[in-house]
Amino acid sequence: MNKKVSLKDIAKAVGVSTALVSYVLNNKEKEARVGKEIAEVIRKKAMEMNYQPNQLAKSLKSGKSFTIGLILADISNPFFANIARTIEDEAKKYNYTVIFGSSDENAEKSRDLIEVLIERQVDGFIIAPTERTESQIESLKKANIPFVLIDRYFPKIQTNYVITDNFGAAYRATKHLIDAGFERIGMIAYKNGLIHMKERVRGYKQAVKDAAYGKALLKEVTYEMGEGEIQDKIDELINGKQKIDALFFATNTLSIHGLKYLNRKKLRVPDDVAVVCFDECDAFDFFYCPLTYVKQPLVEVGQQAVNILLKKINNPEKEEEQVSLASDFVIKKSSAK
Amino acid sequence: MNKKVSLKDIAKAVGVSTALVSYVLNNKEKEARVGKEIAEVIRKKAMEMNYQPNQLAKSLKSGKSFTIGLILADISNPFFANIARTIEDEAKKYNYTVIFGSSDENAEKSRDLIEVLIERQVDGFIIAPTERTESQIESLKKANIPFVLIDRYFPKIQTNYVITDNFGAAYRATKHLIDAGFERIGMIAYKNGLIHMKERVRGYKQAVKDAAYGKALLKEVTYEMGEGEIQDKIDELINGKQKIDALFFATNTLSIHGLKYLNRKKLRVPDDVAVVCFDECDAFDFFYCPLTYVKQPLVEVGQQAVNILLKKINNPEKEEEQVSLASDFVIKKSSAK
DNA sequence: AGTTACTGTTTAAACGATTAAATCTCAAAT
DNA sequence: ATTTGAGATTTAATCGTTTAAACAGTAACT
Repeated sequence: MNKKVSLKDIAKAVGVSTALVSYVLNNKEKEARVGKEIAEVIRKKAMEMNYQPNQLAKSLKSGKSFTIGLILADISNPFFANIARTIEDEAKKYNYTVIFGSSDENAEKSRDLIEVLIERQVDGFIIAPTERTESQIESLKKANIPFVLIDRYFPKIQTNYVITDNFGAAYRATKHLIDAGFERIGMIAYKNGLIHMKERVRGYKQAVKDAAYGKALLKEVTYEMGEGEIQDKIDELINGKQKIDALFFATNTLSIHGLKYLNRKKLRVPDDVAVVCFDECDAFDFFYCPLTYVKQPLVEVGQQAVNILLKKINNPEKEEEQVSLASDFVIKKSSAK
Repeated sequence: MNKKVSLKDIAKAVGVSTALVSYVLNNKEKEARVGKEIAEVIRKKAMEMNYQPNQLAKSLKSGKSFTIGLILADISNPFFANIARTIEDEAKKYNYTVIFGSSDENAEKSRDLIEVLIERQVDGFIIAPTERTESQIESLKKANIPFVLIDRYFPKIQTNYVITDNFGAAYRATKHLIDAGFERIGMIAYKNGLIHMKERVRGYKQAVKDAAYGKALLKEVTYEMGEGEIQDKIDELINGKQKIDALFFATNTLSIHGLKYLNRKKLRVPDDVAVVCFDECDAFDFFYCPLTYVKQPLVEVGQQAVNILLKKINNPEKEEEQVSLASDFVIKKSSAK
């Protein structure tokens, strides 16, 4: 069992104190006036013994772990998976490591994760918060732990956040369908109190209202209920007296399940029903009809979140920052009349 | 700035030594014979002050971080994303935290990741190794750091690993096409020295050979080259004098790019060309023709990897374990004559 | 009274690193 | 010869925990 090499081991091997070794290996020779030759010897020995500093000990001493805790709502969703990747890359630029976990839209899991990560002394958090986690966010704030919310935020709590303009994007998507000549536009959304979803619904309703015809044909499904409920809601929209001619899906998972069902029902896009999706997804490439979708600026969200967080970590007095980014809107055949 | 609460703070507040507090909060009252009433007081105070132990300090003292380092070849691939999730869940059962990074099939990145994670004192690694990382694996072994390889391994190095039987799965997939009556079966694979890929190719070749007709129509593409090369290779298979009537894709990414191209070329599956894929993928649900594919037991790979790793961590003398799991083979329309 | 045996609590070293302060060595300046 | 001071190195405290060992107090037994 070859134990790990510590500063002490090197010190012993060279015949000096650990202080000297520390100075040399941290390039503080100048300030500490370390002898030139001995510095060389130490450096060589460290190499030779394959010394790798113990980050835990460093962190303990310095009170900084150079670690960011990332809590996502659902890692299996490519939307979040891609944000995770961006955040990891961006953090690495500043020598930060990311530890992440998925709350799976579950407040308990979220609480556990935050606790574990605090115990591991993360320097700050990036969180896509879930329903009923306001209190957790409040606690972080009270404890003066730096954090940035992404994708969603709580209007009642003053925090850092980076989101996309969901209202604007949904309005534009709906308006696009209206302008294209569709008249009974349905929307499938999740039923929850999260701001991003509310905003998307609000954007849709506003656009319908502004067009001054028909009424909003909104169906909401519960996150936990799965595919079955989505299918029921689509049935309602299709079979209602207000038979829809276009459908707006509020997220990529809703799109996938919804489109699969349209396929099953042999409804052709866009002839039987036009489709616009919020978010994209690899799978769309295989759909027979190219899909129109709202393209959120994932990379920017991730980068800005990291940057704001690091600013806050390095200056806890900093004011909270709120960023709302515009999305792209990619128009394809699925929304053509 | 409310600083974090430490054992010492609680000790001071209650008026006892830190030792007592430590014993109580670690439920060692029995062994340490702590007074019943004082224990209660301490516990209450800890609650009240919202004490959260510093895991770094614990780890430093104990020499165990309860952290696993996970290095994947490509986190954007759902195959790995799902394994990551399984590993996280399984690790959590044993109170381990997972820190992961993606090597993106790049030996340099892999080396950096391993170094960072060692500095953070992970107790062990789970790694899907990339080309030209043998030396890194050798180093880990020499340093006596517990690790388990997944998906791929190096035949020349005796290590723990959990893989799936790639030869068997590829053989079966090819045989299935042969039995269905296809006669010129092409294969698109990555050109690299990694064992999992070699085994898939070997399985394919063996099946073709055993069938005693035609010769293997194998095309290999480089990982870095992207879609263009895949398209060229498919063209060669389609336009060659040995025009293929079936195609076997060696990975899910190859499948996606390949199928998109078949679509573009207006080749119908399975009428113009039958298809079998290695690995599955959400996107497959949208393909007009349900796809036949090899379904690797992801969850089992993840769970076994964690379990073997933890066994090794807890008993460094333990013999290396090699596990090869059988895959499922899901037959759909895409391979029907 | 003196020994033994608990019970309850504190002391102090340790993990691996950092770093201000103390110490030691010489050579130059007085 | 003594002081000064700069250069080189060590000492020791510290971060937050854990834990063996030491210590103190009380009760029971001889």
